[in-house]
Amino acid sequence: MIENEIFRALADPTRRAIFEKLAAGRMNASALREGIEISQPAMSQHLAILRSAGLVREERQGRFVNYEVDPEGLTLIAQWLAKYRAYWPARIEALKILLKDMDQ
Amino acid sequence: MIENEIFRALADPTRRAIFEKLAAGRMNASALREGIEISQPAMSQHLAILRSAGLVREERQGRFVNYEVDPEGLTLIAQWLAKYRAYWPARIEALKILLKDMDQ
DNA sequence: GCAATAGATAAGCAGATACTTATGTGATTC
DNA sequence: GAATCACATAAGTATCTGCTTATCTATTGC
Repeated sequence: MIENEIFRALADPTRRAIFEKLAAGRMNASALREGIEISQPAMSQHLAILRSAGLVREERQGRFVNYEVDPEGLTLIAQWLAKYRAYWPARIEALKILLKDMDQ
Repeated sequence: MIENEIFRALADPTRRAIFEKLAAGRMNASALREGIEISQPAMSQHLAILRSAGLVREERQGRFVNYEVDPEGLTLIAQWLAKYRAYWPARIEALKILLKDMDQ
Protein backbone atom coordinates (compact mmCIF):
# COMPACT_ATOMS: atom_id res chain seq x y z
CA MET A 1 0.00 0.00 0.00
CA ILE A 2 1.40 3.34 -1.07
CA GLU A 3 -0.23 5.27 1.79
CA ASN A 4 1.92 3.26 4.14
CA GLU A 5 5.07 4.00 2.17
CA ILE A 6 4.29 7.71 2.17
CA PHE A 7 3.92 8.00 5.92
CA ARG A 8 6.95 5.79 6.49
CA ALA A 9 8.98 7.94 4.13
CA LEU A 10 7.98 11.13 5.91
CA ALA A 11 8.61 9.67 9.35
CA ASP A 12 12.33 10.33 8.95
CA PRO A 13 13.41 13.94 9.60
CA THR A 14 16.30 13.71 7.15
CA ARG A 15 13.95 12.69 4.37
CA ARG A 16 11.57 15.51 5.21
CA ALA A 17 14.53 17.90 4.99
CA ILE A 18 15.46 16.49 1.58
CA PHE A 19 11.88 16.82 0.42
CA GLU A 20 11.67 20.39 1.65
CA LYS A 21 14.86 21.23 -0.18
CA LEU A 22 13.49 19.73 -3.37
CA ALA A 23 10.37 21.82 -3.00
CA ALA A 24 12.57 24.86 -3.64
CA GLY A 25 13.31 23.50 -7.10
CA ARG A 26 14.55 20.44 -8.99
CA MET A 27 18.06 19.41 -8.07
CA ASN A 28 20.47 16.52 -8.58
CA ALA A 29 21.56 14.23 -5.76
CA SER A 30 24.92 15.94 -5.19
CA ALA A 31 23.37 19.39 -4.96
CA LEU A 32 20.88 18.02 -2.47
CA ARG A 33 23.71 16.95 -0.19
CA GLU A 34 24.98 20.52 0.22
CA GLY A 35 23.94 21.89 3.60
CA ILE A 36 22.75 18.50 4.83
CA GLU A 37 25.45 16.45 6.52
CA ILE A 38 24.91 13.15 4.83
CA SER A 39 26.98 10.61 2.91
CA GLN A 40 26.41 9.89 -0.77
CA PRO A 41 25.00 6.39 -0.24
CA ALA A 42 22.68 7.59 2.54
CA MET A 43 21.30 10.30 0.24
CA SER A 44 20.83 7.77 -2.53
CA GLN A 45 18.95 5.45 -0.18
CA HIS A 46 16.71 8.24 1.10
CA LEU A 47 15.90 9.34 -2.44
CA ALA A 48 15.00 5.76 -3.38
CA ILE A 49 12.54 5.62 -0.48
CA LEU A 50 10.99 9.00 -1.32
CA ARG A 51 10.72 7.94 -4.92
CA SER A 52 9.12 4.61 -4.11
CA ALA A 53 6.57 6.46 -1.97
CA GLY A 54 5.60 8.69 -4.87
CA LEU A 55 6.83 11.83 -3.14
CA VAL A 56 9.67 12.46 -5.55
CA ARG A 57 10.41 11.61 -9.15
CA GLU A 58 13.67 11.46 -11.07
CA GLU A 59 14.86 12.27 -14.53
CA ARG A 60 18.26 11.16 -15.69
CA GLN A 61 20.26 13.82 -17.49
CA GLY A 62 23.53 12.35 -18.67
CA ARG A 63 25.42 11.25 -15.61
CA PHE A 64 23.31 13.44 -13.35
CA VAL A 65 19.92 12.51 -11.97
CA ASN A 66 17.58 15.38 -11.34
CA TYR A 67 14.98 14.95 -8.65
CA GLU A 68 11.80 16.91 -8.17
CA VAL A 69 8.67 16.83 -6.04
CA ASP A 70 6.05 14.43 -7.36
CA PRO A 71 2.55 15.84 -6.83
CA GLU A 72 1.11 12.33 -6.64
CA GLY A 73 2.39 11.73 -3.12
CA LEU A 74 1.16 15.08 -1.89
CA THR A 75 -2.24 14.40 -3.38
CA LEU A 76 -2.49 11.12 -1.50
CA ILE A 77 -1.72 12.88 1.77
CA ALA A 78 -4.33 15.50 0.98
CA GLN A 79 -6.86 12.74 0.34
CA TRP A 80 -5.97 11.01 3.58
CA LEU A 81 -6.34 14.30 5.44
CA ALA A 82 -9.65 15.09 3.75
CA LYS A 83 -11.16 11.95 5.28
CA TYR A 84 -10.95 13.64 8.67
CA ARG A 85 -12.23 17.06 7.71
CA ALA A 86 -15.06 16.66 10.22
CA TYR A 87 -12.43 17.23 12.90
CA TRP A 88 -10.66 20.21 11.43
CA PRO A 89 -11.02 23.48 13.28
CA ALA A 90 -13.35 25.95 11.62
CA ARG A 91 -10.61 28.02 10.11
CA ILE A 92 -7.44 26.66 8.60
CA GLU A 93 -6.12 29.79 7.03
CA ALA A 94 -3.38 28.19 5.02
CA LEU A 95 -5.87 26.07 3.17
CA LYS A 96 -8.20 28.95 2.58
CA ILE A 97 -5.37 30.84 0.98
CA LEU A 98 -4.60 27.81 -1.11
CA LEU A 99 -8.09 27.61 -2.49
CA LYS A 100 -8.17 31.27 -3.33
CA ASP A 101 -4.96 30.78 -5.29
CA MET A 102 -6.49 27.85 -7.10
CA ASP A 103 -9.56 29.74 -8.20
CA GLN A 104 -7.56 32.45 -9.90
CA MET B 1 9.55 18.56 17.57
CA ILE B 2 5.89 17.61 17.33
CA GLU B 3 5.87 17.42 13.52
CA ASN B 4 8.31 14.57 13.82
CA GLU B 5 6.15 12.78 16.38
CA ILE B 6 3.10 13.13 14.14
CA PHE B 7 4.70 11.55 11.10
CA ARG B 8 6.31 8.85 13.22
CA ALA B 9 2.97 8.07 14.82
CA LEU B 10 1.23 7.78 11.46
CA ALA B 11 4.00 5.64 9.97
CA ASP B 12 2.56 2.58 11.70
CA PRO B 13 -0.45 1.01 9.92
CA THR B 14 -1.95 -0.25 13.18
CA ARG B 15 -1.93 3.27 14.60
CA ARG B 16 -3.54 4.65 11.45
CA ALA B 17 -6.24 1.99 11.80
CA ILE B 18 -6.81 3.02 15.42
CA PHE B 19 -6.97 6.67 14.42
CA GLU B 20 -9.42 5.92 11.62
CA LYS B 21 -11.62 4.01 14.03
CA LEU B 22 -11.58 6.91 16.46
CA ALA B 23 -12.61 9.25 13.68
CA ALA B 24 -15.95 7.42 13.65
CA GLY B 25 -16.54 8.60 17.21
CA ARG B 26 -15.05 8.73 20.69
CA MET B 27 -14.38 5.34 22.17
CA ASN B 28 -12.61 3.74 25.12
CA ALA B 29 -9.50 1.60 24.74
CA SER B 30 -11.32 -1.72 25.03
CA ALA B 31 -13.90 -0.81 22.40
CA LEU B 32 -11.05 0.23 20.11
CA ARG B 33 -9.59 -3.27 20.33
CA GLU B 34 -12.68 -4.86 18.80
CA GLY B 35 -12.05 -5.77 15.18
CA ILE B 36 -8.33 -5.09 15.46
CA GLU B 37 -6.27 -8.08 16.52
CA ILE B 38 -4.11 -6.50 19.18
CA SER B 39 -3.24 -7.11 22.81
CA GLN B 40 -4.30 -4.73 25.56
CA PRO B 41 -0.78 -3.44 26.29
CA ALA B 42 -0.07 -2.92 22.61
CA MET B 43 -3.24 -0.83 22.25
CA SER B 44 -2.29 1.18 25.32
CA GLN B 45 1.18 1.83 23.91
CA HIS B 46 -0.17 2.89 20.53
CA LEU B 47 -2.65 5.27 22.15
CA ALA B 48 0.15 6.82 24.22
CA ILE B 49 2.10 7.51 21.03
CA LEU B 50 -0.89 8.95 19.20
CA ARG B 51 -1.65 11.09 22.23
CA SER B 52 1.91 12.35 22.55
CA ALA B 53 1.81 13.31 18.86
CA GLY B 54 -1.31 15.41 19.39
CA LEU B 55 -3.42 13.21 17.14
CA VAL B 56 -5.63 11.91 19.91
CA ARG B 57 -6.75 13.13 23.31
CA GLU B 58 -8.16 11.31 26.29
CA GLU B 59 -10.71 11.91 28.96
CA ARG B 60 -10.95 9.65 31.95
CA GLN B 61 -14.48 8.61 32.85
CA GLY B 62 -14.41 6.50 35.98
CA ARG B 63 -12.37 3.45 35.20
CA PHE B 64 -12.76 3.96 31.46
CA VAL B 65 -10.65 6.27 29.36
CA ASN B 66 -12.40 7.72 26.36
CA TYR B 67 -10.25 8.66 23.41
CA GLU B 68 -11.11 11.01 20.57
CA VAL B 69 -9.45 12.65 17.58
CA ASP B 70 -7.50 15.77 18.54
CA PRO B 71 -7.81 18.41 15.81
CA GLU B 72 -4.42 19.84 16.74
CA GLY B 73 -2.49 17.02 15.10
CA LEU B 74 -4.56 17.20 11.93
CA THR B 75 -4.05 20.94 11.76
CA LEU B 76 -0.29 20.50 11.91
CA ILE B 77 -0.40 18.05 9.02
CA ALA B 78 -2.54 20.48 7.05
CA GLN B 79 0.02 23.21 7.71
CA TRP B 80 2.86 20.97 6.63
CA LEU B 81 0.96 20.10 3.47
CA ALA B 82 0.11 23.72 2.75
CA LYS B 83 3.83 24.52 2.49
CA TYR B 84 3.91 22.53 -0.73
CA ARG B 85 0.77 23.85 -2.34
CA ALA B 86 2.83 25.06 -5.29
CA TYR B 87 3.09 21.40 -6.29
CA TRP B 88 -0.51 20.37 -5.84
CA PRO B 89 -2.38 19.53 -8.99
CA ALA B 90 -4.81 22.18 -10.11
CA ARG B 91 -7.85 20.43 -8.71
CA ILE B 92 -7.99 18.56 -5.45
CA GLU B 93 -11.70 18.06 -5.23
CA ALA B 94 -11.78 16.80 -1.69
CA LEU B 95 -10.21 19.98 -0.43
CA LYS B 96 -12.46 22.19 -2.48
CA ILE B 97 -15.45 20.49 -0.96
CA LEU B 98 -13.93 21.02 2.44
CA LEU B 99 -13.61 24.73 1.95
CA LYS B 100 -17.13 25.06 0.66
CA ASP B 101 -18.29 23.33 3.81
CA MET B 102 -16.25 25.72 5.88
CA ASP B 103 -17.74 28.80 4.32
CA GLN B 104 -21.27 27.78 5.13
C1' DG C 1 40.57 2.96 -24.10
C1' DC C 2 41.28 5.10 -19.57
C1' DA C 3 40.56 8.10 -15.78
C1' DA C 4 37.22 10.78 -13.48
C1' DT C 5 32.63 11.74 -11.96
C1' DA C 6 27.55 10.89 -10.50
C1' DG C 7 25.00 7.83 -8.57
C1' DA C 8 23.23 2.98 -7.15
C1' DT C 9 23.73 -1.22 -4.70
C1' DA C 10 25.54 -4.71 -1.23
C1' DA C 11 26.67 -6.20 3.25
C1' DG C 12 27.13 -5.42 7.97
C1' DC C 13 25.93 -3.25 12.26
C1' DA C 14 24.11 -0.15 16.14
C1' DG C 15 20.07 1.72 17.58
C1' DA C 16 15.01 2.15 17.25
C1' DT C 17 10.44 0.01 17.12
C1' DA C 18 6.47 -2.93 18.10
C1' DC C 19 5.43 -6.77 20.14
C1' DT C 20 5.23 -10.11 24.20
C1' DT C 21 4.42 -11.54 29.31
C1' DA C 22 4.19 -9.89 33.86
C1' DT C 23 2.91 -6.63 37.07
C1' DG C 24 1.16 -2.11 38.82
C1' DT C 25 -2.61 1.42 39.59
C1' DG C 26 -6.98 3.30 40.17
C1' DA C 27 -12.02 2.86 40.00
C1' DT C 28 -16.16 -0.13 40.73
C1' DT C 29 -19.02 -3.72 42.70
C1' DC C 30 -20.40 -6.89 45.93
C1' DG D 1 -12.34 -4.65 52.06
C1' DA D 2 -11.74 -8.10 48.58
C1' DA D 3 -12.37 -9.29 44.01
C1' DT D 4 -12.85 -7.45 39.51
C1' DC D 5 -12.33 -4.50 35.73
C1' DA D 6 -10.02 -0.91 32.59
C1' DC D 7 -5.93 0.58 31.61
C1' DA D 8 -0.81 1.80 32.17
C1' DT D 9 3.85 0.52 32.76
C1' DA D 10 8.08 -2.46 32.92
C1' DA D 11 11.26 -5.54 30.97
C1' DG D 12 12.70 -8.49 27.46
C1' DT D 13 13.11 -9.73 22.56
C1' DA D 14 12.71 -10.24 17.42
C1' DT D 15 12.52 -7.36 13.65
C1' DC D 16 13.13 -3.08 11.17
C1' DT D 17 15.75 1.20 10.01
C1' DG D 18 19.35 4.16 8.79
C1' DC D 19 23.87 4.44 8.79
C1' DT D 20 28.65 2.89 7.41
C1' DT D 21 32.38 1.09 4.11
C1' DA D 22 33.17 -1.15 -0.08
C1' DT D 23 32.08 -1.94 -4.64
C1' DC D 24 29.48 -1.62 -8.96
C1' DT D 25 27.35 0.80 -13.12
C1' DA D 26 26.86 4.43 -16.33
C1' DT D 27 28.31 8.69 -18.46
C1' DT D 28 31.78 12.12 -19.78
C1' DG D 29 36.21 13.98 -21.42
C1' DC D 30 40.76 13.29 -22.71
